[in-house]
Amino acid sequence: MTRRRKKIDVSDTELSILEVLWKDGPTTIRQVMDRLYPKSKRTTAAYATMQKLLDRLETKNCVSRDRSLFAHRFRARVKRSELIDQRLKEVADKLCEGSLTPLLIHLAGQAQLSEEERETLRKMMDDA
Amino acid sequence: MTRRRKKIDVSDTELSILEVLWKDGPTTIRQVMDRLYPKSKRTTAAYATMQKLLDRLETKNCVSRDRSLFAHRFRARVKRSELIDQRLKEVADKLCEGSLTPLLIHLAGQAQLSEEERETLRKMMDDA
DNA sequence: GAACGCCTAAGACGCCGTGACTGAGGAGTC
DNA sequence: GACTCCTCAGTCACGGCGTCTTAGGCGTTC
Repeated sequence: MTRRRKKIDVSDTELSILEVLWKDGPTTIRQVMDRLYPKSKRTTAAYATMQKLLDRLETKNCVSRDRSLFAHRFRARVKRSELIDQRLKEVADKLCEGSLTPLLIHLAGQAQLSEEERETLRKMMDDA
Repeated sequence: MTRRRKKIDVSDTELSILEVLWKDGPTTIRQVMDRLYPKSKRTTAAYATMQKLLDRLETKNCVSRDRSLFAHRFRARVKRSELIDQRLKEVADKLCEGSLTPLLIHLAGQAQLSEEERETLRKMMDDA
């Protein structure tokens, strides 16, 4: 029962921040706050929480910080697709001996696909 | 009334236990121990740890316990495919607005597929 | 029947990720 | 100088997880 080495993961709250950064581009802490919690009062505490969350995202290399301005600008450093990738690999590693194929088969039976999507996939099967 | 299964949160260690149960069927704590850590000494502590892990798996409804024998027999109550399902949905919910389709497209471009698998998928695209 | 091994059951402990919060101090504006 | 908004460095509480201790039941062996 050896302890597992820690892996870089993004919590749900952190993810919601990334959503803002993906959408809005370079953003200050205040702006993220107003975007995520427009109704809440502008307390120091809430602000500091956001600060801490962004700090942690920075140490996880998920976010970069432009310190040239008084209020730092944050921007996402990971793409959504990278996160998807990482999480799918994680599922594959833990439940399918690392192979993505079972996931693919699994999804093919479940996802509701339009005719266009079906066609796209057929093509993808033919290429490669 | 469609009853929705609660979110199953299974840690890596718990997952390794499920692997044993999936493979071996009804199993005692001792047997799981010997299967997972054949080299380790049979200390009381290690045994109790396994006990606790199985306890928690039981409260999570991932495992059922046959108490009719002196040494209880445990068996898996979730299938691997259910876990895969759940985790994929989770990724979809958090990163793709709940849609499985992006995951499918994503995987189709990444997974290394044999010709048979490709054919299987082609058929799946045609049916349904 | 005492000793020993294997089992159940219940609780406690430490680590750590996470979100919430405090306080000191710098920069800008009035 | 007072005020506001910011940075930065901590602290705190809570929960999940793996670990471990302790108490006691059952069965076998000497």
